[in-house]
Amino acid sequence: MKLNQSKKFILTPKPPFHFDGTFHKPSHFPNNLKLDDWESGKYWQSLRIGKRILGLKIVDVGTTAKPKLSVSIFYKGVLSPAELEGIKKEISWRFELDRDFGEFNALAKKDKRFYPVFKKWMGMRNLSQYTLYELLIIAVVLQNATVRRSQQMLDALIGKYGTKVEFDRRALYAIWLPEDLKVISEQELRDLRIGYRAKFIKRLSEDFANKKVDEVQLRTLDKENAKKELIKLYGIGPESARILLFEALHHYDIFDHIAPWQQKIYSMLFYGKKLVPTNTIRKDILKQYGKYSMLAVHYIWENVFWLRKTQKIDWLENEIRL
DNA sequence: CATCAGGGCCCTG
DNA sequence: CAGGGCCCTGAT
Repeated sequence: MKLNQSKKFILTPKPPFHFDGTFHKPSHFPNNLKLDDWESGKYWQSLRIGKRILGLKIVDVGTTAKPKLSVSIFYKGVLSPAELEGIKKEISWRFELDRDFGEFNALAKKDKRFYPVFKKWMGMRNLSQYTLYELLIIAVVLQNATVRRSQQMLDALIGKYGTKVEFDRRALYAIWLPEDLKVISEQELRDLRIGYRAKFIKRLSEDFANKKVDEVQLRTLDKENAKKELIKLYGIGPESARILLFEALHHYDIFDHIAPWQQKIYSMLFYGKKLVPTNTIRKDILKQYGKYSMLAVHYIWENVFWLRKTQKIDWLENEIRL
């Protein structure tokens, strides 16, 4: 699909805003059929708005203190002014352009140990690029699999059911719509070597297609209720719910579930030890960062993955199972 | 060659 | 609430 039309506008995030920290997460391992792309100061992704596939390009034209984003929307056919307004709102929601980080930054300032890290990434948002359905698919392929296998599964799915979109001289992919899988059998999904996850994806797609899940309404719920709703989804347990609560619904006061592989990394990051009990980690983090626990951990976590891009971190390499 | 755990979750007892 | 089973893959 070639998106040969475009409209451009400016958005001004609430300062501070950290462009590269927000639009590139080195801890996320990219698959081959890319959904998004980044280089310093520039970001591209396919964008699902309703049933429509658009191209999104965001260019940094401001500073951390005076942020300014030049946003281009690529499309085919016509794009009404009302639609464009909706898109602006959606972008603001997803990338939390209007969120006030004052309280969090004040908290960070009092943190003797990690203040340099918080300062370096001040204004960084968590990245919520996808619709709830798209992120669910990603969460499901992450389950009980190493990085490489997750990549394989996602590539297989996108290759078969995704859409290639071309805009701004780039080719990216967009994930299918839930109803697209109506005619696809579980066996057909299994043939992509995604194993028992085929059942999850099949049922999740049905539930979304049948409007049993309302993303807009989920965004209005408080953390506990949102979590309760997410866990009800077939194939979604505590860890997948945690990902969704943080990345899709922007809840920061979540730090109850710690997976074994995360425990190992947290142990080194926060204690310099091989393995600290999860209860200790949980208690210490909550005491230090309270309702911003997940966000604070996100800063420290991404920071070490940024470091990994330029230097070898032996202990981390051992914990990242490719 | 086999065995096994892994960026979890469902189901059963 | 504990524990077995699940699809596949790469590691051992």
